[in-house]
Amino acid sequence: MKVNFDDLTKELKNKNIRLSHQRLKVLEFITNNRIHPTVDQIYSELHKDIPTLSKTTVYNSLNALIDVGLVKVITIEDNETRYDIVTDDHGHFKCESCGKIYDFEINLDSLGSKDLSNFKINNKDVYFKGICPECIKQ
Amino acid sequence: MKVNFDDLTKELKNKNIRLSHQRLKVLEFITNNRIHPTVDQIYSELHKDIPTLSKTTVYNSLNALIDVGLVKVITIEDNETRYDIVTDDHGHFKCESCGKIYDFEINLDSLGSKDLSNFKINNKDVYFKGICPECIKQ
DNA sequence: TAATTAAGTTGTAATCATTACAAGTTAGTA
DNA sequence: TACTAACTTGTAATGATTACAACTTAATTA
Repeated sequence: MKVNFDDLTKELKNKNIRLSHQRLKVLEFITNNRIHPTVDQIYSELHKDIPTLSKTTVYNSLNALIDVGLVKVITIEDNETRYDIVTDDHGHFKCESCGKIYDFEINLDSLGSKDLSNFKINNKDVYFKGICPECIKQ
Repeated sequence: MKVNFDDLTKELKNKNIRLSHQRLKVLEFITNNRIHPTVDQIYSELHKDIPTLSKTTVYNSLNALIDVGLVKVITIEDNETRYDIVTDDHGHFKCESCGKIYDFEINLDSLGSKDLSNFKINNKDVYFKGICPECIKQ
């Protein structure tokens, strides 16, 4: 899922979505901090730079970015919504000990099932859980 | 992930968990209605049989059943928690049009990544989204 | 069988994440 | 420069889940 900037601009026009200062900052944070942050993490960090920032704006910005396909939701855990920049295919591994989420390479194209031959698949998510090497050491 | 009843009984003893009437009813409902129900669906249906049932009990029962490994949470959507009986490996497909969740066969054992060679994997979830054949027809 | 005791159920209240809304602000466009 | 639609912000509302305390159930022991 690579981003094409022509398509993106068109998509933004189509949906009458502006890439405002706040939205760009949210996008920048998610892009530069590949930690699959929660809303609170994003808010806390950006609030330092933009003191007037409200949490509602973080929610709005994220939803706008999701609408245009730049960001996606990670629902690996049912009680904490996390966000990730849309990049090439990868799965998510959550360590049940330290809580950290790792990306791992996986070929989603090859992932299918005969049961879905008549289904239109728009999206594939792969979530693993377990213990990460750091936590195994201890 | 087949259920072994000896192990189950031992597990129940270990954790001091009783398979009470309400819990059995919740387990029975999830087993007999493979619709990946929400808490509200379970509550509404069982409430007809058990008028005194409270929603808290449904939550408690589900969490107890999750503890002993009979039930698992499906977090395919970030705003609706669903529950599924633990059976053989399968993925979940959610139709973005009608909202229905389908099971599909998938070999999770063969699903891995070189990036996870030093990780201990306890759990694998595969979530797809798209349009189901019923909705494509329309 | 009766008494004991720990686990389970229930209803209410509290909590927490997310959304709705209205007033003020910003930024494209004529 | 003025207009207009989109955006931001703070507060209030909503809704799902959990905490808690009183009561009930059921397994265990005498």
